[in-house]
Amino acid sequence: MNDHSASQKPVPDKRRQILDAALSLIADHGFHGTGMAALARQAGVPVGTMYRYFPGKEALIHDLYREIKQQMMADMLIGFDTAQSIRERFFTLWTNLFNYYLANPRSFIFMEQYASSPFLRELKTTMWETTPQAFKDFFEEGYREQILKPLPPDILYALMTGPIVALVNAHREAGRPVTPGIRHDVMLACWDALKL
Amino acid sequence: MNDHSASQKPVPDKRRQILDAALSLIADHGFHGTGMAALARQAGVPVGTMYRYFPGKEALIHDLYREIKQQMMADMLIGFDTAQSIRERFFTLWTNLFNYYLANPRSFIFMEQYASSPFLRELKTTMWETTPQAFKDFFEEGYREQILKPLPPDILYALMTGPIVALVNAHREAGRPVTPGIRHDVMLACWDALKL
DNA sequence: TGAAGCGGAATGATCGTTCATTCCGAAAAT
DNA sequence: ATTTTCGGAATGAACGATCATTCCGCTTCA
Repeated sequence: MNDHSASQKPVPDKRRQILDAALSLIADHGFHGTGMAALARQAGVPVGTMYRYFPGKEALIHDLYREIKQQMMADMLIGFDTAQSIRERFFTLWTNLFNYYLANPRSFIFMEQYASSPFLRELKTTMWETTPQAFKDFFEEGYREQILKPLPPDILYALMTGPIVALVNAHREAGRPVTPGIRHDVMLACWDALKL
Repeated sequence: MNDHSASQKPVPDKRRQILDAALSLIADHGFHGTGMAALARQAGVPVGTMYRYFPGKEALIHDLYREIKQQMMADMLIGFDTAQSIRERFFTLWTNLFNYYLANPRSFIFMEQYASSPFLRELKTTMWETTPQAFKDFFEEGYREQILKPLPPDILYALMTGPIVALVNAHREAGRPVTPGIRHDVMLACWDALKL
């Protein structure tokens, strides 16, 4: 074995393969359209093995959700700088989220399904409740400085993200790409909705 | 049978019972969480009978979708008057849609699930494509009169409805009611997003 | 009495999950 | 150094439950 970087465990990324396969299959066929057998086949692991990495199907889906949400929030904060103006920071957040959805369509589809599925309602928390503190601080600062409308932060969040989701959805279904011009116009329109 | 208006088919409203039961169960447990057996029990009809009214489960769901969408569009156009200003007509459409979602939470949940489900992707059309002509005329008129932003009508539609969906979702999940004050503020914010 | 349609048990497929068994590398023993 | 023992990870056939759908005995009306 010429793997000089072998660190601790022999099998490193079966968990990764399973989660990747799950994202792919679920985006294409839905939660219930994805059986554990098909999932195992796609991941290249035997059925029983999956139960060594996850307690069951539901837990697997919840883990996948947490992972994607974390990545999404991290991507959203790329280049976010509290030294910038509220307006500039808004543009950063908005563009990052939009780009994330466009670059990760399967994640987008998965999150939409997860959000609207009563399948596992009990464990769910709203997207807003699990949002990093940076977001809440951002909205509150904008409110204090009288730049953003004096609305609750989760309302501002809805005004900011709602059109993104609707837009990506519409254009994903219609198959028409979102041009940079349209993207910029919609971002400005969202800013008009938020700003005083 | 004293039903003198029986036109073509013998049984009048078993179809209604089935569709109502389907809406109720699907909103609570999802497409796949709703078995045909449970559906029959809730509707008060035997299993086999449902197959006399619908070719199968998928067709049933599609019919339910078409019915709800039709009702939703009809409700949205209540009080819509082309004699009013663009701004007034926007308020009418926005408020009607919001009220529809609040008054019919199960329909809202169903539509959200349907929209984000790959379950029956092939037959689906975007909400916008099946929107009444009145909507398109409205947006185009607003554009011609330089009151609305010069964006494609489906983009304006996304800007108008996106925050509604996000808001209803957030408050449905959080259990907090949407106050009339908030509703009004969000409507004005959406108007800011659309208007020039 | 004959035809029509209702009803629910039966059906085969598929679901998520389990568990007895195999496998393999390291520790122990010689 | 070589063999034996051993423990946990890997595996997939088997399982009971449940799925959507079918089909035929039975009721119901003409």
